[in-house]
Amino acid sequence: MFYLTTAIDYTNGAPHIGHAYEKVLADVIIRYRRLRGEEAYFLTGVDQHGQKVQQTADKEGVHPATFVKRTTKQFLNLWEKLGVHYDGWAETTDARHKACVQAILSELQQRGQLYKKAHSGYYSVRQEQFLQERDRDEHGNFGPQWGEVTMIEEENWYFRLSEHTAWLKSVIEHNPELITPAFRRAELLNALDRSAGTDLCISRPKERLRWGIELPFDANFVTYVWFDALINYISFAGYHAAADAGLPDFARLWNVGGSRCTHLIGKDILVPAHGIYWLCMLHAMGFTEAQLPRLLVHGFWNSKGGDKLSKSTGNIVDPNELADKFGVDAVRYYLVRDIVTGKDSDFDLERLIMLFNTELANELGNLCNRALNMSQRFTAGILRHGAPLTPDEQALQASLADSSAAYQAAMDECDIARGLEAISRHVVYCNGYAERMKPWELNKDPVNQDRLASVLYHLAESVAHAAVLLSPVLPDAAAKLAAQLNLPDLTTLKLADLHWGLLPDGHLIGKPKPVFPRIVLEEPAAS
RNA sequence: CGCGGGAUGGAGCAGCCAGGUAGCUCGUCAGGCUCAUAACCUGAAGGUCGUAGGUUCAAAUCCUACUCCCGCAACCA
Repeated sequence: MFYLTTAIDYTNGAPHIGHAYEKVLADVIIRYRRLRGEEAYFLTGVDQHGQKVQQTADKEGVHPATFVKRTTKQFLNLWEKLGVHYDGWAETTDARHKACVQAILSELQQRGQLYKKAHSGYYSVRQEQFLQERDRDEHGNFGPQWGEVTMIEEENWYFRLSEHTAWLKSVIEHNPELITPAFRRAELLNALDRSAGTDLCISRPKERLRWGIELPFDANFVTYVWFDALINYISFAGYHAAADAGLPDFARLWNVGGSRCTHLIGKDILVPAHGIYWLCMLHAMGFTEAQLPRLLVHGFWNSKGGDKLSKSTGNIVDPNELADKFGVDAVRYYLVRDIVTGKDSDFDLERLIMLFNTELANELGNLCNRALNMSQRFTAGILRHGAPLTPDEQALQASLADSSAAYQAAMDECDIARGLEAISRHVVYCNGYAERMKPWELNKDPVNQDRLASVLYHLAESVAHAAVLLSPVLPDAAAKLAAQLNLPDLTTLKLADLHWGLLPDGHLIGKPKPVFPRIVLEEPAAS
């Protein structure tokens, strides 16, 4: 079982391109694993508790529950629009999740993993947080953005994180596959050294924060939002759930057949939340080294100058608008095509349009269109295997085999961009093959009819393969290609089924119609 | 000395972990084709791989120092 989760998005505001990237990437990975023939489960959702939500809801004068319901709907709508198909949906206000979090807290409490301690420090009333030394300005003062700052003392509950960090460090050193890409692993090991000896505060007094899950053993506190949110990965997988809760069977999802659960997360929440807190929490709960999840860490889409895409810089690229304007195919394709998984990339609309027009419209779409059109015009839409193979056809089939192998190798490592490049390589090869074989010339003399049939067959068959390989990224477009080939079953094929000859001898193909209409921006009015 | 990433032809990137003729896309220039979504194909120009050293028969790739850019820095997701 391949169990994949994403970070659950914080419902403090509308989804932006970063949210869309992670979910589309996860969707592509899941669809690919299914294409490989694996059983797969995809969990995603939203994180609804915490101080920011409470603050924003208060500001708008609504109850936090009402507020998060509204924001959550925006996420649900976007995933629907972008064709992100998940199997499980996590909302941290779900009663089943609350019960699981509280059960875990009670267990940890009984095992002596939690303790209560007073903490004193500088506290900003306006920002509702304790300040650190690094929050001081160059003069050593707390700036006006913090408002009134006072020294206060407060009791809280702590998790004995420090008891687990040495174990965790050893585990990460001995299991390089736990963190991808590799350079993130080094970063995490460094952070572990620095965190040694520090425990984690896991509570907030209710007078400060009421929007959270109450500690089962101390009604004066709610749970720290991370401690709450991280548990979604197991609570919605059926951990500690009743059989009739409508949740999956945990034993069938988690680490089944030696396949670790994969957490797809952004680089911002590796350290400390996932890389330290979560893995230590699991250990405290009794999870073994072999039962730890794998962390797949992706990078960010930055705005063109390298500025982070965020509310504060006003550079939000609204994924809803993008999908409406350029189509879901173009958006999905761009989000996984123009970034190396793990690294950052600059978001560039011109490249979105260019990549769609070049690789999808001009190369693949046009290949499909010209192949089908020639078949319709020259052979009445009937595909025949034609003449014995010449070295040209053998070379084309070798190109397909190479590309398919490269595609699979790249996709296995979640390197979607490289996988798509591999498809493109064969498509380009086919366009060159058509140019050299000149089927429109062959058609002029009936003596060439077997040769012509063979050439057209090789083009159409290549489109069929490309459609299947492309299907994890663009499921709808793949279905359209299959429909034009008059072979709708194509979309049910697995990678292992992709042998030469998907299109039977004598197959009647459909009528060509552009699957990827070129994106043409209206020219600015001439002055 | 807080941590990490990046610097490769006009633009955007890959290659670096496991050293061995510098690769891709776009753009530019020239030509070809006409089945096709003004799409397709061929060829060309263009890079001393941030700087300075070092290791090596051989360095974009390994080591050291430096410069510039970006992100993160654990009780704000």
